[in-house]
Amino acid sequence: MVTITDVAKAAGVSRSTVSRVLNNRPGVSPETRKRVLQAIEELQYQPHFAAQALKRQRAESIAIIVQNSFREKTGDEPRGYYNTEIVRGAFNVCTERRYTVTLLNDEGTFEFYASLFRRRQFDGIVLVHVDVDLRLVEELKTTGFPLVVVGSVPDPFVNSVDVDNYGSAQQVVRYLVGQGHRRIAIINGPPQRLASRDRRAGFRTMMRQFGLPLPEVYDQPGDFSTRSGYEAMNRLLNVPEPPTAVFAINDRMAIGALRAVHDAGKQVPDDISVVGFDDIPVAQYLNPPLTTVRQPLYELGEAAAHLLFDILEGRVSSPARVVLSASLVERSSVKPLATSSMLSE
Amino acid sequence: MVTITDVAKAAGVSRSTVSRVLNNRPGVSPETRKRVLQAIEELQYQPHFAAQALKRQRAESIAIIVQNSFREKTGDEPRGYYNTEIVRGAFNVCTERRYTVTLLNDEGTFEFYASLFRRRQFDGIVLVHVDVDLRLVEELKTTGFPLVVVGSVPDPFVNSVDVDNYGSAQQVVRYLVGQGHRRIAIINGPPQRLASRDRRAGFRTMMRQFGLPLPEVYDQPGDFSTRSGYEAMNRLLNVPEPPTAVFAINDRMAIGALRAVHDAGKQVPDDISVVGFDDIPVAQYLNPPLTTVRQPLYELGEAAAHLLFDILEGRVSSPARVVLSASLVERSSVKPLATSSMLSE
DNA sequence: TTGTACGCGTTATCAT
DNA sequence: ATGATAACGCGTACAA
Repeated sequence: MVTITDVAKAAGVSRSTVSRVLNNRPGVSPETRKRVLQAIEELQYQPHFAAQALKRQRAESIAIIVQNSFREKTGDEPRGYYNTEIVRGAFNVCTERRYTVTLLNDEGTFEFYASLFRRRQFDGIVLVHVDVDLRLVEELKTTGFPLVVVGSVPDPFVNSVDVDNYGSAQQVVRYLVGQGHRRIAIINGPPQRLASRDRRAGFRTMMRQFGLPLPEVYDQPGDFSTRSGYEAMNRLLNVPEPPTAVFAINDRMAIGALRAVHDAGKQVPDDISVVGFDDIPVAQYLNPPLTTVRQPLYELGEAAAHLLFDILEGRVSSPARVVLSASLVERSSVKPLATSSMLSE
Repeated sequence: MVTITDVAKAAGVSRSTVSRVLNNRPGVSPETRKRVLQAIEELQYQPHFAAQALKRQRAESIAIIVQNSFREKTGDEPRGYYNTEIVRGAFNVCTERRYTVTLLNDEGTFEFYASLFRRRQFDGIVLVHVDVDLRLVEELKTTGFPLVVVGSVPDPFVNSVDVDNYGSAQQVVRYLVGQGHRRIAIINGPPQRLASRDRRAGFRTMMRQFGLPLPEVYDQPGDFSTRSGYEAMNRLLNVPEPPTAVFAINDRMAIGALRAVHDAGKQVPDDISVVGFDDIPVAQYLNPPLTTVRQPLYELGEAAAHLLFDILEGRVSSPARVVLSASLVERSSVKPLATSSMLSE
């Protein structure tokens, strides 16, 4: 294999000079630099990564942990989509910096992760927390690995990158009210998930700010599955005074809700409006195309990688929390109400 | 960070002795070994991976290239499933040997892959070739990377691990004939794919061995998509003398075929039998549950990793080709024909 | 059985 | 502007 010494010989200089050229450091005359570059090109030289890592005390490599990436999923959880978009974002940022990215699944033991750290195999970890067991987060924290979590973690001492669930839910209410709706219901996610709680809280705060009612029957439980959305919507349709708009806090439940309305012989948005959350790929192909909140997945991945680099390079002090805002994507599942002057009522 | 020297000090021995213990080499007294192990345990020592890689001249890490792992797919290609199963198999074998696995996508340039090799970042590559561009295989070959391809590659000089497409297709014919079928049609895949050609060839050879007819209308083109299976089956249903059984050389086309039969107001398997290939997860939930050939995806991944290690460690000389046999999974989409004594006719 | 010394390929420090 | 040298942490040939 070709080493820096071979290049030095070919260019008639010392190894130090070659190294200087490689890392574009000053102190090399233009002519020598040129000769060295030519030798590098001719010999197709590339520095040995292990030698660099040893010398620099950096692996120039990070790991991304995604949930169950290697295991077949049951149910309708399209986790793959979330993961790939986030990974892609982080991957591109890392590649730009010539960092290597290794995908790990979330099934490793504490010992496994700890040993990766002690072996200096990776400089840091990005954990994609869709609904990863929170214990994993805590374990990882104790390994000492520089860690960034993508998603909502209650622990304020871990670095995280998250979408603004609270604010986005508020935005949904503002939008629906702007369209003339007053009787707005919500289909919630699992309460143990922080993201669920935040979306619900944002919704309720804004509803209160508008002075709108929050009857208990309008506050439906759900578990993020299509089925639970279907069932929740069925319950809502049977309420004496049904809502005119329903906010399902994820798209899969919104899909279930759409189906329930259809099965009840009614129309979305004519009889009832529906808003989702996520903007999963099929959202635009639904009937009707779903108005929803777009999660900036790719950008979350990018932000996670940036935050990790900031931490590694001391530009930011842990714990840090980055929140990305989401945007409402208006499609056709919400109908403006004629009496839109409700605000002045 | 804790190094081998720290351990040596703690145990009151030299670094060489610690190293010997680490790599379980002979020449260490039981008591010393014990002391050393204890020190390792106490200090939570793990060898520095870069130092080891540099010394051993091995990265102890391999890369797996899968197609478009980071990009959303269009159409109904469930590539993710193939990939994850194969990756899982390879991953587990590698982890057992304490090798690290890095996932790469197939969008890298030649220069990118070549540089990984020159930097000694990975010891070898497994390329999951579902329908990867064959040029990538050729490019990778010229980088000098030890390479194993999972799938059917025409180039006899690349190491590969593949399912026995030819033999499996023969098995299907044998099975159908055993069930009393004589008029058997095939729905093919894209002819540029070696796997398609092999399955078709196996089918035809065995049909000829049984002395069964191979009319041209029984030899339908397809492109592996559900839609093409639907269309092919429609054509077959309109033949003056339709087949009693149809072999779709992948499951998605079989699904299309099932649907076509249903839409024509007929029944599978009462009016016509259908056999698929792959055993994708939904196959068992179809109506009727699909009789199909199970591709040993997980085992293919394992075999690929094993082959790669065999090559790296000189136990096998390139080019090597490993063929795994597939098994027929009998479910309910094939009906035994009453006149099953055809063999003695 | 155990220890000493060198080298893997690179980079940083110190001379020149 | 350039070169000699040491050091990163580990493994191994050789000496003791």
